[in-house]
Amino acid sequence: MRAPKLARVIDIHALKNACSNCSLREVCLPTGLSLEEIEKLDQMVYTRKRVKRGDSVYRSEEKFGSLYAIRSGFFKTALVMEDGRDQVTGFHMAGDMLGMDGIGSDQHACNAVALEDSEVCVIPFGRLEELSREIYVLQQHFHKVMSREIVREHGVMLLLGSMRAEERLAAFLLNLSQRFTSRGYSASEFNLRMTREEIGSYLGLKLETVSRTFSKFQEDGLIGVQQKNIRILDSEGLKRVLGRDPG
Amino acid sequence: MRAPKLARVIDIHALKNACSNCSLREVCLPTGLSLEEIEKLDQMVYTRKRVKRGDSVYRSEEKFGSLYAIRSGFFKTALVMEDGRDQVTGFHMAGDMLGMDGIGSDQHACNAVALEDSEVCVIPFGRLEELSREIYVLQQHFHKVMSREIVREHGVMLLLGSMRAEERLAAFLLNLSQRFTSRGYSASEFNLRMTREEIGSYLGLKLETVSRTFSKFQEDGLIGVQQKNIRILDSEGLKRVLGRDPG
DNA sequence: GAATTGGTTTGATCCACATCAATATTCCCG
DNA sequence: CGGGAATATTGATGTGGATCAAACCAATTC
Repeated sequence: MRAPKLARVIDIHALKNACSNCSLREVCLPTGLSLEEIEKLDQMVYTRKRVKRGDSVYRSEEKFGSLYAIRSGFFKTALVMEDGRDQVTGFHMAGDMLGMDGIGSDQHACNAVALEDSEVCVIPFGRLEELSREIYVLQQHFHKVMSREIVREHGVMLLLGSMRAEERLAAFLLNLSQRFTSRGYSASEFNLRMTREEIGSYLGLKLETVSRTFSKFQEDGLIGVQQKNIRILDSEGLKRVLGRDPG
Repeated sequence: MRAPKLARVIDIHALKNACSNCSLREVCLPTGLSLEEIEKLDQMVYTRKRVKRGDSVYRSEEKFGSLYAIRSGFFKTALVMEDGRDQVTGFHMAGDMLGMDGIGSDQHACNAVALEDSEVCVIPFGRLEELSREIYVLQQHFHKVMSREIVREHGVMLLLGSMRAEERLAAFLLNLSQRFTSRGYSASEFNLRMTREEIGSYLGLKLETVSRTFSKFQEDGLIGVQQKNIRILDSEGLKRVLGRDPG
């Protein structure tokens, strides 16, 4: 009596909603969970949300309640100063986690905006805390995810504080390429989802400088650029740009 | 038979080691713990470590094992690039937590160097995870601490990416002042523990620019500077520097 | 208290990137 | 499919902060 019913429930989940059936499981969840534990997770993530290009998952100062695992699409997170200047703090793709900035003060500290039509899994934070008290590997995984975000930001600080324009852009391209690769996409060709201005904001440069530096890299045979389409022709060359002195 | 013995044990702890007896309890631990729970914490933090000025609590690439709560003193955390350039990623004082960068990859991602003779409480991370599975408010508190670190770094990214030199330094001074205040020290007068070069590294400026900008603020009557001694004379003025346009 | 060392201040000059401006390309939406 | 708004590229010029250089100051040490 019970078994088939349970099976049925899992099936429905599997079709539309389940972590157990998600291709991103390795990116976004710990490995080595038991079946029983994965079922618990499926119950934790009970909502998906579509976010249209230009819309936000959350906005600064909004009450914090959930984290968001990106299921598909592409996002930027950004701070806005009173005077309107804004600073892009990160670009985020499938498998990344959004919203951890909100935990500390119970309200979000930045805007998370979709740069293309996207989909996120809503993870009520209370449930996550609850489950991570029960499932050790989940707790561990979550702590690692937060820690990696801290380390990522360290890297951005290094970039903003100590690198020149060409180094920043080279680091940016190599980072993007690496992240696409680890998600099974081409390392050498991809489409940028963000504008030159957004790249500039992230890298602490003006959009003109971003554009010029792209052109320079193209002249030097390091990349091919065609608006948003980027081909990496010489990734070793890009690595050499990074961390070599001015000359 | 048991009670006095226990009392004795706690006493010894209380004298030299215990969270239960620590003046920083509100900064570094959650409030609202039961006596029993605080005792558990006392057992978690079973080592203190003195760190002499110039020494490190941990270094980049070192195996991660513990977090460190600063009991007294002052630290910087910094990344070093292969070519020697380095980037200070933060300044840390009593009550702050060090080492969270190490969780994600099981090895530390920066150096944590004492800028004056200091003392830290060593928190074995495994024990912390264990306890935070048992004590809900501890779990919650720890997550908030990590999240706040993320938000702090967002702020630094904003500073490095979108502010001019004067704004950066004003933001830096106001932030320091605010943190001293919240620890019961004077908001208007304090001694810098770091050199101009370290401030510059943190703010993405050269030491000469830091020095010049201090002098400029002094001329403008905003602050008094005498080497490492800073007096804030017009904090409203400093706030006005922050976020006003170039002119 | 002279000498050494590490840090700070200040001045003169330079340059990487910003700013201003004009044109070109692509994206949409009716 | 056409016209208008975003977005990108490229050029000319300006400037904030870097760089180079020289005192200056404070704290040790002998």
